[in-house]
Amino acid sequence: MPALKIATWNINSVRARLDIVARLTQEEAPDILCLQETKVEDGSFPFKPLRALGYEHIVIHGQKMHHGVAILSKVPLIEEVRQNWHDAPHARHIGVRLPNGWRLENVYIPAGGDIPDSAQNPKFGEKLDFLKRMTDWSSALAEPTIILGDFNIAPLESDVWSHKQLLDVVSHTPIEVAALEALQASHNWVDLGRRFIPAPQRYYSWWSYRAKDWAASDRGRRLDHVWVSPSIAHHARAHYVVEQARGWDKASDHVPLMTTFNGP
DNA sequence: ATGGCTGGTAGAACCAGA
Repeated sequence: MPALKIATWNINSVRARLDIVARLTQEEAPDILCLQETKVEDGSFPFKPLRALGYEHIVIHGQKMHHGVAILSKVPLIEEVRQNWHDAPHARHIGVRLPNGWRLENVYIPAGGDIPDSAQNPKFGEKLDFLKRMTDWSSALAEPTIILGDFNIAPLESDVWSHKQLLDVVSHTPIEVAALEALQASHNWVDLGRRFIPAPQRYYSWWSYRAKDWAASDRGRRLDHVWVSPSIAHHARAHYVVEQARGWDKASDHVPLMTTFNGP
């Protein structure tokens, strides 16, 4: 199998981002593009303009208004699976098998609301419950797998612009980091982001819309991740952040992560 | 100065994101 270039990107509405999705595919030419927060129910998904970009194989798991994930691919996608790790029926996962036999799992973990306390903020508990169910699922995995997406947790000190100021901010609290570490340990997942851009190097994938100048203030967080099974980690050839996409017209608040694999 | 914005949907002095 030839090299495979895979992008992951939380695009904050697929219909609002068709122009910059086209731009990414022109500039980076991923073979596979995994999207999160498509914010569209399946019957209204914009298949036509995305197929026109060369992505003939598309699988989606969407719902009205919120969440939603999709995989756009130039190579065939087989054995589509939709998991739900949330209490409510949320469209936050879609997985497929790639032609080389690997699984590819595209996930959008809940943000978790504002207050990092399950008693005051049910969304925080739902996020932790989601991670627990994912961990149970992950513990039973036996196949070579790529798992990626918006995990909504920045685990390392160098994954955020200020470790001290974000310790009690949802996405960087110790309890979430511990839950993410348990998930990672359940399959010995290899964090490709930090294999290619080792800590303590700066590595962000998200910047708030509310900053006056996102690049000047640079208050970023690494919320998006690409993990792989240990057995296939040696196939990863490159991984980088398309940071300039945060400055494109009508940008998402997340930027794409690109990972290239050699064939097995 | 971590909400200062943004998108979807309703038709809001809305909700959600993180």
